[in-house]
Amino acid sequence: MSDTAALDPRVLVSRERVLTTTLDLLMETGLGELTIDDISRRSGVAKTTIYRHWANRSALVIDACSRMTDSEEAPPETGSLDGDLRTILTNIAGLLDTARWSSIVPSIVDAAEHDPEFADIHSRIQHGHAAPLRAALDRAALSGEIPSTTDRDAIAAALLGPLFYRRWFSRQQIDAEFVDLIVRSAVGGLHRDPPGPKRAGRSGRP
Amino acid sequence: MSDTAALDPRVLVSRERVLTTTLDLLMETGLGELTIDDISRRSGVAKTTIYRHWANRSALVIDACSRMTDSEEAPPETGSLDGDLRTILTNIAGLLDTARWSSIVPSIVDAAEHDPEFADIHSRIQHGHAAPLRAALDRAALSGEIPSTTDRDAIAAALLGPLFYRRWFSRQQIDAEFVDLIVRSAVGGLHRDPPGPKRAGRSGRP
DNA sequence: GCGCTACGCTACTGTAGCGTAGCGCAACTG
DNA sequence: CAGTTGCGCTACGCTACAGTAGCGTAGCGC
Repeated sequence: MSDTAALDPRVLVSRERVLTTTLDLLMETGLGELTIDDISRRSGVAKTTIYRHWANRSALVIDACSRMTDSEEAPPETGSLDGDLRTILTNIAGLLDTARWSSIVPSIVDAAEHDPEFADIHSRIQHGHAAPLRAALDRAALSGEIPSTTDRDAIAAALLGPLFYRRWFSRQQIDAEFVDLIVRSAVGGLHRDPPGPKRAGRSGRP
Repeated sequence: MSDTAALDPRVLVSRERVLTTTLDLLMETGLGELTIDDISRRSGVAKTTIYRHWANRSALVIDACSRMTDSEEAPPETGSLDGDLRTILTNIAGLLDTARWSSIVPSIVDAAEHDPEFADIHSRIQHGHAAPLRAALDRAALSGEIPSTTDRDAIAAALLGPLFYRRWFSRQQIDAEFVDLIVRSAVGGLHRDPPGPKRAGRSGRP
């Protein structure tokens, strides 16, 4: 948001070393155990130097977390909604298995529960993941493949939710068959019971 | 697991006060900010007394979190799978809105990522929520309402995942229509494309 | 009423982590 | 080749928190 004219390579190197180390430690130990002293030790950048670049611990953490969203990839276009969704979900499943952020996200979700600044970051990351999905659904709506009245937020939840659930809650493998089932379910739900007369009573609490 | 003969009411009162205060603070501030001093101040129980009952901070937190699973309710039996699922999900949606644990779970998920003891707790809570779902699905399998070859873990993920997603990720309202959509999708997925010949290639990374 | 047990209180030790100050050196800029 | 700027280092001050010790008291069971 501000990378103006700071050309001195020494600055760039220090910043980079500190930020990547921060994410590494965040992944290994979590937000609660993260300390500036550890970052300094591990990165080889002196603590004083860290404080020359960031006002306090919180600013550094927020800066580091914010950079996680920058690595967005171009959404695919396979020609059919099914194909698009399967590609996108398979991609996310891969990230959940390997990428750094999948270990860090829980810390952010937790922090977001109590701290509005982290709530912002969380929301940005969130939108980042949902974006390709939204794009694919929008395309399908335009082409008439799905009704334009479809609640696309709900569909996105029906697609991403199960993946996240497996990674952070039930901790089970996500394989191709699972992705397959999820896509079939979510998309299938659109073609039955279109938004006609409302279903019987059952209001409950929600 | 151990409530043997500790009859002295003073002990029970102290324990109770400390445990509920711990959960309250956990909800308000999160696991990272939780301190024994705060618990002592808020509960009115002296810090020394707390350490008479729990060996250290960690033991107390784990004890408190473990008690969250005790409040299980009897699963409903409406007669149809659809009805059962809708009831169960509506119930969980209500809890996500109001109950204490919905603010605490993120801390536990985060801790579980790095600490095996919390991973245990998390897994127990997890099973607690999935249990009524599993029961309903098992019943449906027995009665022939769904194929007995169904992957019930996957269906559970398809049902719970979207709810959790809305609470902790997209932070959107969970209303009756959403529950409706999720149930229709997940159950609908069963009636199409039964486990016959495997779908074409597409192995991806997972 | 009497012994026992749990409790509250004050005071304390030890440590970890945040953030700062000042010096001398090395690297970049022009 | 100067002047400047960023850096590493050592040494701090400060606060918050974990966990303990010992004393006097109040509630409990009998």
